[in-house]
This record gives sequence, C-alpha cells and structure tokens, in this order.
Amino acid sequence: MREEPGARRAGLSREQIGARAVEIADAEGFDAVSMRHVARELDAGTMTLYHYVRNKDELLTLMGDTIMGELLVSDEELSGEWRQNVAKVARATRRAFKRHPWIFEAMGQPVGSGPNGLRHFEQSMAAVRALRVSPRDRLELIGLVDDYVFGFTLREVLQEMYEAEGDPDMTESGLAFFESELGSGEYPHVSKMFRGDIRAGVERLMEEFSGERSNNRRFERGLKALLDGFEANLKKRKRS
Amino acid sequence: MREEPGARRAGLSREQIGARAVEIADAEGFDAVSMRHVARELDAGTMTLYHYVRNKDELLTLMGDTIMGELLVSDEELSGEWRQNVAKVARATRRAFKRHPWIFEAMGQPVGSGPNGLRHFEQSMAAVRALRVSPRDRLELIGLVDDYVFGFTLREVLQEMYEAEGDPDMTESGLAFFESELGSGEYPHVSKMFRGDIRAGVERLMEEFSGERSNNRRFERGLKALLDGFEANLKKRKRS
DNA sequence: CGTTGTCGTCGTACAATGTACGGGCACTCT
DNA sequence: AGAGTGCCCGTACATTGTACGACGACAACG
Repeated sequence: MREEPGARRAGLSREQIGARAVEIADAEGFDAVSMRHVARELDAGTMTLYHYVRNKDELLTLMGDTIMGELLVSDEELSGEWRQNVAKVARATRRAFKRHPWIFEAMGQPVGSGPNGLRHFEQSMAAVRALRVSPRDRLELIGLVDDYVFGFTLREVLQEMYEAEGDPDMTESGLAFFESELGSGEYPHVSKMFRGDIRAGVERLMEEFSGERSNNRRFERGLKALLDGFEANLKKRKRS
Repeated sequence: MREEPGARRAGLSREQIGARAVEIADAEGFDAVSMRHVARELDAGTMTLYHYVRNKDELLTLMGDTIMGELLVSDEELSGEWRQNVAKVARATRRAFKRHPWIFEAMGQPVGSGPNGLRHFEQSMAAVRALRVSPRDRLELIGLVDDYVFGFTLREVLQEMYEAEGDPDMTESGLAFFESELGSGEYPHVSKMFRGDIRAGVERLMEEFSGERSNNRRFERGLKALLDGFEANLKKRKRS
C-alpha cells in the first residue's frame, strides 16, 4: 500500500536505490531488476526513480558501485608488507564478486569509477605504499592484480552458474557433444589427457577444477605466480 | 524483398546466423542485436530464427563461439617453445576480443564451451605440449593465462568504450568529481601521486595508461610476470 | 493570508522486444 | 494420389524502458 499521491516521503537516496536493486538481483537474479520492480520494492512509483537516476544504465552503475563498496578491507588489516596487503585486497575482491555473481552480466556499464571505486583505488595504493618503486610501477602492479582477480573470478562464477542451472539434461548433452567431438580425432592433445574412458576423464577433470577447495588453491597459486614474477622483474631491472 | 511465403531457400545455418549477428553487433552495437534485426538482415521472417536457436540466449552463445573461432592461431606459428606459443595464443585472444568489444556485454552466456571453444582449448594444450609437467599443471597454466588475458582485455575495452562515448561533458563532470573527491583529503595515497595540480596529474595518468603503445607494453609485461612466476614455482617444486 | 514557484511524485501512453501458437507451403516417401 | 515431414513466418501478447505532463506539498514573499 502506498501513501496518498503527491505525498512527501522521506526522500529516496541514490545509495538506497542501489542497495535495494542489489538485493533484488541477489535474491531473484539480474533479470528481475527492472525499473518497475525496484520502484515497487521501494514503495515508490516507477517514474519516481527517474528523479534519482538518468536511466536504467545509471541504476546499473549504482549497483556496481554498491558492490565496489563491499570489497574494501578495514585499514587495520593492512600491515607494512605489500605482498600480504595486495593478497588481502585481492581476496576481498574475489569474495565480493562471488557474493554478487550477476555483476558480470552488468558489464558494459562502467564499474569502478564511482566513489567506492575510488576508495578501492586508494586502498590498493595504500596496500603497496611500502614498495619502493615508481608510481607507474605501483599502478601497473595493482592494475595487474585487479585484472587477474577479475578474470579468474569471472570464469569461476560463470562455471558455477552453469553448474547451478542444474539442468542435468544440458549437462548430459554437453557431455555427449564433448565425447563425440573428442572421438573425431581432431583434438589429439586434449584426447591424450583422457586415456581411454573419455566420460570418466572429463568428469574427473570437471570435479578437480570446480570444487571450492581447488578453486581457492588455484587462485592463490596464480596470485603468487603473478607477484613472484612481478617482483623478480623489478629486481632484475634495478640491478641493471 | 523477400521471396514467396513458404518458399524453400538455401537453408540458414547456425554458423551463418551467428556470423550475421556478429556483424550487426560490430557495426551497430550490441543492443542492435534483436531477433527481428538479425532475421531481417538474413532476409528471413523473425520466427524462422527459432528453428535454429532455442531462444535469444542461444543466439548469443552462438555469437560467442563465432568469436572463439577468431582467436585460433595457425598451427605453423606454434613452435616447440611453450612460452612463445602461449604468448602467441594470448595475443590472438586479446586481438579477437578487442575486435568485438561487445563480447563483454554478452557475459552471462557461456562462452568457450562451443566447438570453437574446444578448438581453442586444444590449441592451448598443443601450445604447452613441450612443457614437461603434469596434466594438472598444464591445465592450471593455460587457465591462468586465459584468465589474465580476459581480465586485462575487459578493462581495456571498457576503458575504450568509456572514452569513445566522446561525451566531453561526461568526461568533464567525471574529472570535476575526481578533483573534488581528491580535495577532501580522504585519499592520501592517491593524492600523493598528484603533487599540486590534480587535473593535470589525472590527465597525464589517463594518457599514460590508455594509449595503445602503453597498453601493449603493460599487457606483455603482465604476461611475462605471470609466466616467469609460474616457471619459477615449477622449478622450486621440482627441486624439493 | 494569498500568490507564486519549485521540487518530488507518479499515472498514462507508446514503441520495442522476446517468444508462444498455429497454420501454410514445398518436398519426400509410400 | 495421399500422408507425412520439415521449414517458414504472420499474428498476438506480455513485458520492458522511458517521454510527457499533471498534481500536490512546501517555502518564500507580498
């Protein structure tokens, strides 16, 4: 039940709107985020939203910034060691994205240029403050890490969405497709991985690369590799 | 002009449909890809498409696989050195994604599980065939590289889209927002980068991090860091 | 107190989209 | 000739984003 038409209500705020939209997306999926739905959830008329956002794209941007707010780490957690700091921020980022997997369906809207994006940037800069290199190298490092985390988490989330669709028929037909293609002999290097029983091999591989434990380990190893390589190249350059 | 109703025409194929849809997205943007538009471009009735794809999502998946076909490298380019092979595949991937930036707006649909995705997988496996490690490590490596390339290119493409909107008003207001936020003193580490003139500093930084030359260099350095780190960790593990 | 203007609110209307449904034509096989 | 099969597509409908304009509440001012 809404109030009288024309009534003054405790005015909405952009943050509030963004937060509600995020809740809807979390609960009912990204496609459930329509202007009408968000407005209804806020006990407001649909068109009222348009006094706070220019259009739906801006609402999506708002949602993006809401999430950027979630990947902030409390300042006490940041010590003097840059590697641990970077790792902590990276983990928080992955966690936040995994909490809101639909974020990747909202790509195409700028994410990370809002206020909270700026805060994340500041935090990243703070994380590497003890690293004595040029500002450019600092930027390159945090960009690199962000890119890796983004790519990794995107794949992870898509894979989980795919599995969660729960359509065993789809899984079955996908597996059958895989099996028949593999049998064609066009994929020697892939086939070599599954000596003999293709189906069992694929299932083993899927399992090995999808469990949470396994994903965490791969995430950490990739991050370590990235940081190790970056550090090694730094030292090499300094020496010359 | 279409032919008579009911007329037999050289039947459409899924590949053909996907390719046309990709052309439309390239030329007029992702939002221009509607069932009606694609059908019209193929001189077919709208509903005809539904005999080749279950729904629009499947069309998007088709488009994704079309692009996956573009990031294949000719076999002769793959030598015996795994690092160079991996780098070549990575560059081809980045190039293909940059040719079709809208790909990132189509996320949420599985990309990479179609036939061409499988071919890319095979090619990646072929690229690292000379690396004498366990299959699991091989998989981890190519996954890592794909993730990095994905994340890097995504950021790159979004940034270019943002710049290309060409709305100087938006750029101006963004800059003003940045400037006022920076002035608030809440971002000490970021501010320290721009001693004095914030606006000039931001513009210099934007330029430094957006030119094609600069992006190429960052891409290569990130890739090198990733591979260096991975290789070093391999050796360390083997030694112990 | 009346007038005027501004601001937040929203109902209505419209164009565009995805797609369910059902019917129609050309062709193949019996 | 008749029956079946596989493309083909027009129509219809629900749902979406959003342009337009009206209406009420409040503040400022006379």
